[in-house]
Amino acid sequence: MRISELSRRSGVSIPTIKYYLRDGLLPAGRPTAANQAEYDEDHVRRLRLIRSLIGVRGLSVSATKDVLAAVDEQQGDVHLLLGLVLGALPVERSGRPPRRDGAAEPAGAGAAAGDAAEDVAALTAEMGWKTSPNPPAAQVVAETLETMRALGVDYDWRSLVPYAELADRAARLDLDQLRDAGDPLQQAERAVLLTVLLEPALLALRRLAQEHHSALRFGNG
Amino acid sequence: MRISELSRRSGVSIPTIKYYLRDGLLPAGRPTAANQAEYDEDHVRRLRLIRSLIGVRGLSVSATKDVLAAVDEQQGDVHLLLGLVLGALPVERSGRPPRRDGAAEPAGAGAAAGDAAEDVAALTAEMGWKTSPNPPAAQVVAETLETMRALGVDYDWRSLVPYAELADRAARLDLDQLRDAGDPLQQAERAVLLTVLLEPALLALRRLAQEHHSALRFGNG
DNA sequence: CAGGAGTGGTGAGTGGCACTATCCATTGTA
DNA sequence: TACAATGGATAGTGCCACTCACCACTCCTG
Repeated sequence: MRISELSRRSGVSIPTIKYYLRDGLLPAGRPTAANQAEYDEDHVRRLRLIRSLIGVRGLSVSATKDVLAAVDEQQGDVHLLLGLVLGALPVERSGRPPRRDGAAEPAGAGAAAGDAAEDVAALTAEMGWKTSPNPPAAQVVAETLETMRALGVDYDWRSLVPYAELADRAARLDLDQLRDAGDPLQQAERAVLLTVLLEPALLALRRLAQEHHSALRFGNG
Repeated sequence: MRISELSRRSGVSIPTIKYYLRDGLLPAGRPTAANQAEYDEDHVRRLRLIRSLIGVRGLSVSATKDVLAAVDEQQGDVHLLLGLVLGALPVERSGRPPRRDGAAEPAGAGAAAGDAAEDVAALTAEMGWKTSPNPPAAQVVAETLETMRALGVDYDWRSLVPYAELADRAARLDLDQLRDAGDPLQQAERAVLLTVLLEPALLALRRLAQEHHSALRFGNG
């Protein structure tokens, strides 16, 4: 098929497809002439996957590119694939520059960062989690603890243990679903979907539950 | 204090503080002259809260403004506050324009959207969750289900029940921590922190657990 | 086999966002 | 009284995810 059919089938506009091609998100079609190329079903699948990662999950184009590269390169080894995918993901949203001016962090953030990192180490030890040396995710947790404390909330790693247990169960659920899949490429895609695409849905479920329990406890009408 | 001390105490540059003042994120100081105003501790606290929501959680400035407005207006009623806060939150990241061109959604998304919405209704019924009529969070779940199916993963609401149970427990943990707080303003702030700021940390915990369990199951070195 | 629609490739343009820089008259301060 | 600092305002910056315009070419219909 050619680009207009690819656009129709995927719901992505032609200029956007061209943009993804240019940026290396989508592999080029098989050229049939100087200005003609042939696309196939794989391109449609890939394009839908791209739109899901960017549109539903909100990944940046460059993070999406990294994730897709991991899918392509590590279709066989799920563990390696997940490592690459988790490494490619931004921790909050697309890379935010830490600080350009010389202003100090909220009074002693350096020391607090060290403390928080130790807290996270204690938490992962408590959970028995073995991870790569310095995962970005650990830094997110540390930063959150730090922020909580800077804002006057008395919070340490022990407060997070119950959440960590829930996270542990969620992760096991995730991996349980990676068993039955077809070819390696499809399994790799499924791994990405289950770990990456599910994230907003999980937060949304928590919000629904919060609304429900908040009504139970504090509701007055 | 004046703006330079506010900047030093909060770690936010003076131009940025001015920008927040202009945008209504930060209330104006008490004016003492035509070009002089007095800021206090509340401004420092508010500024740190703003930086946490924008910098750690990644909220947009306008979403942050809405959340802060909810905090200010509904300090007394936690349930009402949470409702406003959850309503003000973006579902994935800052508001993304749905679609500008006339291209169709990936073939039959309209019907799929209806199906997915019914799925979410079934899920919330199963969980016994009572929520407001059409919460944005429910739409996120529906959209995720829809996307999964469009990508060929066999996924329905039953697959989400175990996750919903985890979310239910997480929400109860959240609300348990809203008991002991000082004045209403501090309690409102804590509610925001526990629900909003914790989100990236919870996802990060899941990623750490995923890495651990992935190594257990698929690791080979 | 003419001619218009469609194609790929590329460079430049758009709009939104979160700041950031510059200016100004005025004011506190040494 | 010199001089840095202040508040307020306008304009500019950098980034990002597209989107537009143009071009030489090719396909396809009549």
